[in-house]
Order: sequence, then C-alpha cells, then structure tokens
Amino acid sequence: MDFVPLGLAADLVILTVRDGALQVLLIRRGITPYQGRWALPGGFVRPDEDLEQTARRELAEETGLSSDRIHLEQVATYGAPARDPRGRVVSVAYLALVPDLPAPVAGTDAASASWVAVGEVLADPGRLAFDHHRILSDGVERARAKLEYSPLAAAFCPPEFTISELRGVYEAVWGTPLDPRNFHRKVTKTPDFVESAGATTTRDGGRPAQLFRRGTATTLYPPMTRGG
Amino acid sequence: MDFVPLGLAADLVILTVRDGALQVLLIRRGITPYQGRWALPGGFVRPDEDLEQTARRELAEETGLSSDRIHLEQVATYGAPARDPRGRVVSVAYLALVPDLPAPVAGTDAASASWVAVGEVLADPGRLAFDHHRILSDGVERARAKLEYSPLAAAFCPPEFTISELRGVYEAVWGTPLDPRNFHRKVTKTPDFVESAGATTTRDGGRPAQLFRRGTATTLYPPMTRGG
DNA sequence: TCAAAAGTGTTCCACCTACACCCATGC
DNA sequence: GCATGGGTGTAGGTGGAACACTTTTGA
Repeated sequence: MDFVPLGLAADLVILTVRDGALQVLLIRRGITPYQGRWALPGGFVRPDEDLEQTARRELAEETGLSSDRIHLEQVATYGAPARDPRGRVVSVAYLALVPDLPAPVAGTDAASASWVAVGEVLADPGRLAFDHHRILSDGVERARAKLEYSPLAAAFCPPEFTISELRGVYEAVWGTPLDPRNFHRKVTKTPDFVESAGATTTRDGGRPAQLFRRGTATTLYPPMTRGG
Repeated sequence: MDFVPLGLAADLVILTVRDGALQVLLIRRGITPYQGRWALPGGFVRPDEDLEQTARRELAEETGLSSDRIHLEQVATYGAPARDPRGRVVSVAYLALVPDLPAPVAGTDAASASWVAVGEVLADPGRLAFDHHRILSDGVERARAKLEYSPLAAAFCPPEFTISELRGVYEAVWGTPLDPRNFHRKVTKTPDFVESAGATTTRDGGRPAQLFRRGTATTLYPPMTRGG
C-alpha cells in the first residue's frame, strides 16, 4: 500500500441568489498561504469522516445552516501535485445551493466571510487563492446545467415562493431574461415541478401571485430552456 | 496540516461497444482483499503525478492504448472510510471510452482482464469488489447522459465509421432501438457532428455507406433523443 | 385612474416521429 | 431477381418563442 503524505480536503462552492444576482460565499484567509486572499470555504477530511460529511460540517460551520434541506452535491476533485504550496493536498469540491439567508452569515472562525457576486469573481482570475477560481467556475457551470433538467432552482427559494421569484433564480443564474408568461406556463404545466401552497402574496407588487412549494419531480421533461 | 494516513487511487470505467453490447473492462484480482473477484482496473496515484496522469497511465497499462486520442473524463470520487478493508483509500473514478480494439487486451500485470457486458455486471451487485458496482453504475450513467448532448459516441468508433455504426453505439449504450432513417438525417444535419471522409464501404452489407469522421462540434444542439 | 405584476390565448415555426418510398450493392 | 441495408420525402403532432390581451392588486 502506498500511503504517500497527503492531505484530503473538501471545498465548498456555496451559491445563493441575492439582489437578483448569483452570489458565492467566500472567506478571507487569516493564515498563510495566501493570507488575506479570498478563498472558498473548506477544510480537511477527518479520519473517520465520509467526504460528504466533511462538506456538510463545513457548510454548517460557515453558514449556520443545519445541513438538512440544503442541496449538496459533489462536483469534481482537484489533485495537481503543486496546487497547494504546503504539500500534496487533494480537494474534493462540493456545490451547495442555499436560499437567500434572512440572517447574516453566522460568526465563524474564518477571519471574515461574505457574499460576492459570481460574475465579479469570475471576471478576475487572480482574486481567489489556490485553484479556487477553476473550482468556482466548474461549480457554477454545474449549477447552470442542472437548472435545465432538474427542479433545483427551487433550492434557492424559501419554502414558499411565487413563480416570478423562481424565474428570478433562473435569470440570475443564467444571466438571461426569460419571458414571464411562457415561463409561468412551462413551470405550472410540468408535472410535479411545483405544487400549489394555496395562499397568495403581493410581496412582488402588482396583482397577487399564487404561492408554490417544491414538487416531487426529480428531473424535468421537457427541460427548461435558456433562450426564451 | 492534517496529513492523515491515506491512500489515493484512480479507478477506471473503461467502456467499449462490442458485438452490439456495451462492455466494460474488468480485471480479476490476484491479491487480497477480494482475491479472485472482478474489479475495475486502477492503481495508486504516485507522489508527483496528477490524478488524470494516473488514470492515463493505468489505461495504457491495461489496454495498451497510447493515451492520446482516448476520451477520458473524471466522474466522481469515493471516500467512505471503510470502503477498503486495508485502510483509508480514496478513489477518483475516471470514465474512458475506447473503440472496439482489434487486438485483444495487452498482457498486463493483472491476473487476467476481460470485456464483460455491462448489463450482466450491473444485474449482479455482488460481482465486483469494493464499491466498484456503484462506480460502474455512475460511470455508465454518465456515458448515457453524455451521448445525448455531446458527439462522444464517435469515441467508440474507429477513425472512419458509417452512420449505422454510430447508430449501433447509441443503441448499445442506451439499450433502445432507433429509427435508422431519422437517425441518419439528424446526425448528418447537426453542424459539425460528423464530416464526410469521402469514401464508402460495404462492410455492413447492402448498399454502400458513406464513411465519416468525427466533426469539430463539442456539444450537440438540438440533442440526440432516446425515444425515436 | 394609473402602474405593475399575474396569468391566459393564440399564432408561427422548429423539430421530432412515423412511415412510404427509392437507391445501390452482393448473391 | 431478391435480400439487405443506405438514404430521401413528407405528413402529422408537440412544444418553444413571441406577443396581444385580460385580471387584480397598491398607490
């Protein structure tokens, strides 16, 4: 058995939609290497911990979110020999989609944490430590793709949401406007995408909108489309 | 830095289409644990090796294929603490798509290697060592999904192939018959999916068929569809 | 009354499906 | 000739894109 000296970490791409934009949770590193630079939250896998357990633990530490009800999925693993100057560290990246948090990010051990617009971060390849720019890019790409054929957009929404709030998620993640009328028809006619919550709200202004909850569908057929 | 004792491996789901069926390359384990059981080929990552380098090296060792021109992509990473009885071993799984090899599998250090129909292996969850059943299942699912929106089916074909050979790949991987006439139209009309090689062949019987090569497209729009 | 957002109806068009039909070869 | 697979034409249906139009609230 070749047990080479090796660190194993889980890093998190935690996305939300705030103020109409896709945002990612970043921490400012308090220690070397890359002290003072922004990075994705993450940490080392403990000896008897499964990879996803590590990711959920870090997610809870950074956001205060009890890990249930949060969508979390593995994206990819990064293991270039020199990606971490401290030595060989292999990182398994996870993607988490969270609703717009009413409370600010809970106090953490990280120097500071904040939500930053994804577009802004991706436009500046030198902003993030390590190979986190690449990891973020891959995570965002995964999220964009999954909105097409899964009902995952609702993971960004509170438990009850309007169709136009859901549309706002698509528009923020894809960066394209969608036709409100066709979107409404498509969502409500796709079986089990959403189910009526019975109530209405006027929080978006204008005519009262029906409230919906996530449905039971796991894949959308036909898929949502980006152009239109 | 927490450098816990840890093994890092790359395991390979090597798929091909032979005799009209999707097949996977398995090795019979010559050593404990799981001695005598079938397993996916794989091996440990060397100290200064990138993950994909390990996968390509193992691929070459098992198939004799020089790694260029072979499609290889990372699928997922498996790290449950007890997945290997020898200790903590984390495995990064890669998917490789290879053409039907004219030569049999080259001599390897593994006790024996052979192609086995995927359907047969997946029908028997106890056939494979470790968690390789799950890894194979995930790899096959990835391959099935990618045929829809990428021109990857051609990776299973020799450099020059006919449209019906390409259709045979889709039918083998998806397990459904496709309409030869609509398939032909769809493939030849999708921009840059395939390009004409100029020649014809009668190796499939009947009227001579045009030969094609892979085109330059990276994604197919509209995607290929499974029902039809 | 007006602005704003929700929701419905309708038209046009791309593409999928099914299948009739002809083409070019080996035997 | 006849079997076999290659390839084209075409008609019907489904669903997306675009947009006119009505509904229901707050100000």
